[in-house]
Amino acid sequence: MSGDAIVFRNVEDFDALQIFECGQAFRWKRENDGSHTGVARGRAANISFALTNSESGAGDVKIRKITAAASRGEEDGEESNDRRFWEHYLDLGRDYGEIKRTLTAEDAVMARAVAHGAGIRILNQEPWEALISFIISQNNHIPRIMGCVERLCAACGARIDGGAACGDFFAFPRIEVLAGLSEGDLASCRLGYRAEYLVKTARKVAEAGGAAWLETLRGAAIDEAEKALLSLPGVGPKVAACVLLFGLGRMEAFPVDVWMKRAMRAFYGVDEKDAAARAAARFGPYAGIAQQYLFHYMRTAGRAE
DNA sequence: GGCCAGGGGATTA
DNA sequence: TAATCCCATGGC
Repeated sequence: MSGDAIVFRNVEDFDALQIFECGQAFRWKRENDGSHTGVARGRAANISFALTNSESGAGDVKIRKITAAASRGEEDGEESNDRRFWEHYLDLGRDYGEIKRTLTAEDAVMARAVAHGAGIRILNQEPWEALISFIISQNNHIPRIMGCVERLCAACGARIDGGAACGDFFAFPRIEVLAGLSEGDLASCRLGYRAEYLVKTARKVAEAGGAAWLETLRGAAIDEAEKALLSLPGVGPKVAACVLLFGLGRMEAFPVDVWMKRAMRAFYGVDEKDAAARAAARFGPYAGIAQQYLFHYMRTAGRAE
């Protein structure tokens, strides 16, 4: 295993548990030391956070790359490319402090939710991975979603050699690979009725232009992007919103699930059919981030932390 | 628009 | 152990 590490110093608003285990991404596993190991865009890594300023909550984020020495590229610039990749993936360029101040102004509920989930960040995941992951997530819960995604990657993804000490990791399966499969080929992944959605969606995305087509949705009008996603089998309003938020960087997207219906009713007295519209009106361009604070708060409030 | 299948593990009773 | 729930969608 390579010992190469990338460090980001004095990062604020960063809580590994809240970021990696809140249900926005499904490939990060907690280690005994509190760090997280996983794969993003074909890069296997271990990410840890060490507090350096207990007053501000700032600390150092350390990315330890997991790559067999033999397969490590040596080209110039790889280090800075990787650094840029992780900085973007972890959304370190965004000022969450400012967003929190905006969201909590004149909103006591949000103030409590933000205090509860002060270290939440939205990861910038690959659109394709987000699309497939959230199709799998439907009517499902996080531990099982993680198992499904892991089995899918092991069955259909490219092997990443982690070296003898780490074993192997797998990249997320490519669009063309899933598009070439039949539903039965995914039986070992135990996806249930979702297997059919995966294969059909993969074929449709491949025909539309693959990853490049998904990327075009980044800059499209939000309702156009949503409409395009809704045309894919297994994608409804909830999954589409998750892909927009977690895969396409659209912070205004507000996924409404069982928990968010409960939260909007309990906290704001809003009927579930009005949840999305009310959230858009109330939280505007940061509705998606507000959703994460509310989601985390609804699921953990009352429990000791 | 309301109802229900579909798969299966986790959680709760 | 049994019942219920789960970051929903599609089809009738």
